[in-house]
Amino acid sequence: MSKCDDGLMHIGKLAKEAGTTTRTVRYYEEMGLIYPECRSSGGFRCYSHEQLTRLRMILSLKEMEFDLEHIKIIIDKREQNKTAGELAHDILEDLNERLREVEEQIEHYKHIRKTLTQTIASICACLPCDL
Amino acid sequence: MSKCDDGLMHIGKLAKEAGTTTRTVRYYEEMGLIYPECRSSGGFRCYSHEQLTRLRMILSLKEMEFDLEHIKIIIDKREQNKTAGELAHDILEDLNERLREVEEQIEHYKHIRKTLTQTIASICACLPCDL
DNA sequence: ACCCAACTTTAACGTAGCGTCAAAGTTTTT
DNA sequence: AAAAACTTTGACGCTACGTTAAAGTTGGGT
Repeated sequence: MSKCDDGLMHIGKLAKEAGTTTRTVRYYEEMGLIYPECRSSGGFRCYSHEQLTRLRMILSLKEMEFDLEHIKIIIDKREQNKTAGELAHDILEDLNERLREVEEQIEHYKHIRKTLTQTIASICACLPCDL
Repeated sequence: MSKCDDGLMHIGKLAKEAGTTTRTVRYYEEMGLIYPECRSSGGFRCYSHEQLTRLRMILSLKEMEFDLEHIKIIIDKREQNKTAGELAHDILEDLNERLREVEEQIEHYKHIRKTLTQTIASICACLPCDL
């Protein structure tokens, strides 16, 4: 029988279940994104399934490349007294803004691609034979 | 008559001409990318037009988002004993590799865009009315 | 010759998001 | 009880500079 029973898990299991590392979980805690439900008598962090769900949400947002500060703002909204409609509306705004940023990134890299292909072309043009 | 004559310039002018900052120039020196031709009696860095050209090259490569370590490798090749053909060939390889990376970035952000639009769509679908 | 503004010097901390030790303690397995 | 496996806090490392800070230099005007 573990000291961390009742479906509670230590940080290693939590991280593995969510597909990340213990270092990341601790860093998120440092940033105020997630906390253990309790500590074992020896000081180990114990997490419930709720925290796992929360961690997975954070990681989903990170896949969309929100920065942690922004992720904190977004998930904090869930804890605030809002109606489902308000919440959905707020989050839609965040997602749409991020969408615009991502589209800018795409354009940005397309611009770089253009510069690169032009540079490559002009160097090729200077080459005497076709090496 | 300045102590830094003969078309030599101090770091501020160099940076401004190249469209960057003195901090950046000093950092590049720290990284081994560029050095002043000499120092004034008081210790000021003095640069010639050659260095300006070199700095502009570095900045061009940075626009293509090569990292500094890679830029160092590329511009160091120019100082090595290579024929023009070899040099062009080598640089073309670097540019092509970077081009592939940039195309990966484009795909990467397109993937994120897809995730975002899908998430947005599914949230919209859950909304009762059209707020 | 002296002053002052504008410039430069080195040094050092701060940024984001962890990775990667290290040394010491805890939990679990044998 | 010993050993293996896990966890703890703490701290430095990474990229490419931005941003002070304190002190020295330069160049021009008077």
